[in-house]
Amino acid sequence: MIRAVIFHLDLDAFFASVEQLDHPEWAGHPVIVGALPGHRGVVSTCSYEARAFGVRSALPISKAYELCPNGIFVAPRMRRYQELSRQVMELLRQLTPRFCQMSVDEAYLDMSGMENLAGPPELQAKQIKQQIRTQTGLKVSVGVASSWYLAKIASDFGKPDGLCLVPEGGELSFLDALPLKKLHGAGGKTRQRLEENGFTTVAALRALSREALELLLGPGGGAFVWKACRGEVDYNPFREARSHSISAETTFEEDTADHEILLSTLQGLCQEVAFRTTSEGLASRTPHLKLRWSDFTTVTAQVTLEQPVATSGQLYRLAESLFHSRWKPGRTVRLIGVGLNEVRPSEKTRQEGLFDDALTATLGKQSKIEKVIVERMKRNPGQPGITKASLLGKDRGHQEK
DNA sequence: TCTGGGGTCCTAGGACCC
DNA sequence: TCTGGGGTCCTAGGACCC
Repeated sequence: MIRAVIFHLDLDAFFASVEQLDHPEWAGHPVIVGALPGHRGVVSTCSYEARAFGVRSALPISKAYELCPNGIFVAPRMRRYQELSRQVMELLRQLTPRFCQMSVDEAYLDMSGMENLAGPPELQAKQIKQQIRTQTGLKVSVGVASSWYLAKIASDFGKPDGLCLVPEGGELSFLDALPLKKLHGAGGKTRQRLEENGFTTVAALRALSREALELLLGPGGGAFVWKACRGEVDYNPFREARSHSISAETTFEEDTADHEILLSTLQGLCQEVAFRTTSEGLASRTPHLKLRWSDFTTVTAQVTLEQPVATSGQLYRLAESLFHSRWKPGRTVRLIGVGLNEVRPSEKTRQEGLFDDALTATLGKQSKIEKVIVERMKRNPGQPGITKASLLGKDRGHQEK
């Protein structure tokens, strides 16, 4: 049997690198992409020069500004990043049919059995890095290992511009050299729990029995960490997702308890979600609402309908009633969001009975109007929100009940 | 420091059915 | 009147990732 050779590629500080590419005068300077100082928000990506000041992804922008007041703060330009991302992904797609894009800046390649054709993995990886560099100007870090899980960890190991190969048989010693925070999938909460109990290295975790880990982290988390510290997470990016969701949310610049502002914001979000869903030919019968109060606690509400939501107007009416099931007059809201769960291709979801009463007939008509608008917008680039959903994976189709 | 927005996956409890 | 066990669906919330 051929040994699996998996590559994981991760574009370094992607958004910030694109900004430096497009603004050569920013090269060598701390560039911070995200919310702008004075606004609510966090750092999306920052250049390595900014990291030297302690700035990192997800840091509140106010804190980033404090750490790096002379940094170059810019708002994300997703369209531009997606354009460059497409170039890189197209290039990678040529290398093997076993290609899987994970996000705007990440992809897996299954290069098993390619050695005779393309040379040893290390050489292949160097060539890919060089090719991306030449054609786009971007730096990429590559991890090569015998599994998807370890390749992902390896690509992070040598960043930036890294190339890390986990040799066959060297999997455990590779893991032992890592701090706990590099164990992908075990995040802050899990790590805290482990460290509180005195486990600070991967090797220490491996000394624990599965039962002990399950006792500490619960059955799911324990089993995951038990596998992860052995490099045996049976992760496969080609596994099709069971369902999708499409959502939109917004955080107010200032918390608000104003009923009218909340509802008009909700209405805009409903239009956006309905537009993105319809334009992809998708539908869902499970709308959900999300509210985050000023104290950052979050509540959600959802409902499952007999038939898919047909129009943005219907989505809004449903979202409004979910909102009122959670709304506490006077309590200030930080964030409001709406979405659709279990989104599927609309032909499959749409049942025969949709048009069998006057109300749904009206909705059906309105839905047709929306589709016309969608088609016009597609022909008319410059409208927001079309490209993003194209990154969504394929749907598996729904189970018969 | 005061914490975005878009997602996926998992868990746990209740309703309901056989 | 009390009560089994398995399965599925639904809802709410939380961990985690980019």
